[in-house]
Amino acid sequence: MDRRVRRTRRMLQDALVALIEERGYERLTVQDVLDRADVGRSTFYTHFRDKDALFMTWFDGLREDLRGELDAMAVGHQPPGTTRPLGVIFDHAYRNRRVYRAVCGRQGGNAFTHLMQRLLFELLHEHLCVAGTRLPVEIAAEYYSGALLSTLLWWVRQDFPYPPEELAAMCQLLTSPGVMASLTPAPHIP
Amino acid sequence: MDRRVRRTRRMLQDALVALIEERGYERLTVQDVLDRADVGRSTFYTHFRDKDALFMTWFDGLREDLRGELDAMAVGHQPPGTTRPLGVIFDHAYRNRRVYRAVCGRQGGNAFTHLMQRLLFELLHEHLCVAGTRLPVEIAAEYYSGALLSTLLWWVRQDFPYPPEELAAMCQLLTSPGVMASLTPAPHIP
DNA sequence: TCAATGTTGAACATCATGTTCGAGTATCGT
DNA sequence: ACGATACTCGAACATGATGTTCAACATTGA
Repeated sequence: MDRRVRRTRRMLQDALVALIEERGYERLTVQDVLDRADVGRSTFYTHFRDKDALFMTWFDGLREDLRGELDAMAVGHQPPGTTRPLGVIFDHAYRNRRVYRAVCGRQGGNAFTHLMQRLLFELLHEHLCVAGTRLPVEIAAEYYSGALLSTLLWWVRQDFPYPPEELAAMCQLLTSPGVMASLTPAPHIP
Repeated sequence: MDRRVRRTRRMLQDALVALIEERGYERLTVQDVLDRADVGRSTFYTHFRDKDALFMTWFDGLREDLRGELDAMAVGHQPPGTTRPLGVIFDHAYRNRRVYRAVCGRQGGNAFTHLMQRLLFELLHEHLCVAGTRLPVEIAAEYYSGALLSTLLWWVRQDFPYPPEELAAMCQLLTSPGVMASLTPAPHIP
């Protein structure tokens, strides 16, 4: 890929995130991003359809980053009953505080929310598929991804009032009994 | 309150919901609502700041409706371990299918999502306060409201693939073990 | 009936979006 | 190092939504 293309996209993504932090996603015009990135208007539209499209490509980077950390952890077989996978997620958020604050905060708008929930959903879906549950995997994954997302957003918006491991432990406490219950091979739902 | 005011507001709310169903919340202009409601432009702005403000007042109606049903249920003391409070919520959504479809569906935009989560959060917060939990009530309420919202949205968007009682039962299965665990008076979180 | 209050529509300023195009400029393969 | 290629620029433009204003008109409630 052409160096100029890489450069342009990078500048636009950086400008976007910086501006989200300052002014919030919703109250942000394409022109603002252009000015900050010092990129021509027409150039923007040769790369992205709109603000949302730009944000998505940025999110792809975050997604890959997080996935990488999860995969890295997967090789070191974690003992069951540990908070590892959750820990990795909350850790990731904590280490990238600045960015998460910008993007999750009230400022962040809904762009992030949807993408993040989809990501969590996928992770959980895989995880639950191998486990197998008593009720439709879709539902369980939807349920837990919503729960995690919501907790994560709260945590970030409150400016990380607990250390990540502790948050992970709390979620674990709320989550695993339900998973256990839905795992036990028992009669169908009434 | 003046009859004309009531009439105007009502027409605007009705037009809004009808149009959400047809075109989706985001792709909807104030002018569209005006045309449908047959209300003058300047009139709109004497009542509402913008589209979101109009939507909020509509949501207030829905909220009161739901709250009413929950209160009505509360007097008939439900036996513990039943799906009642959840059942009422899913029932409410099912009976008002058309509206929920419009407002939760992909069409609905995020306006509904936030308001609904806040509502669920409040309900759960009250509920958990009397119960008392081992971990911060805020967190538990955030966690469960996210989980419920997510499940509800999924259910509506899939066009109600299960009967409401069944959905309630599934949520109950996923929820109550976690609540139980967080209720037992046990050592603090590590 | 009448004073108060609500509604109207058209005009207006403002602002963001997304497209176009010719001229300039950096990049990559050779 | 060179030239074809691909990228960038900026200014201009059409479009369309927003929110405000005002004077004339209509409905209400007492």
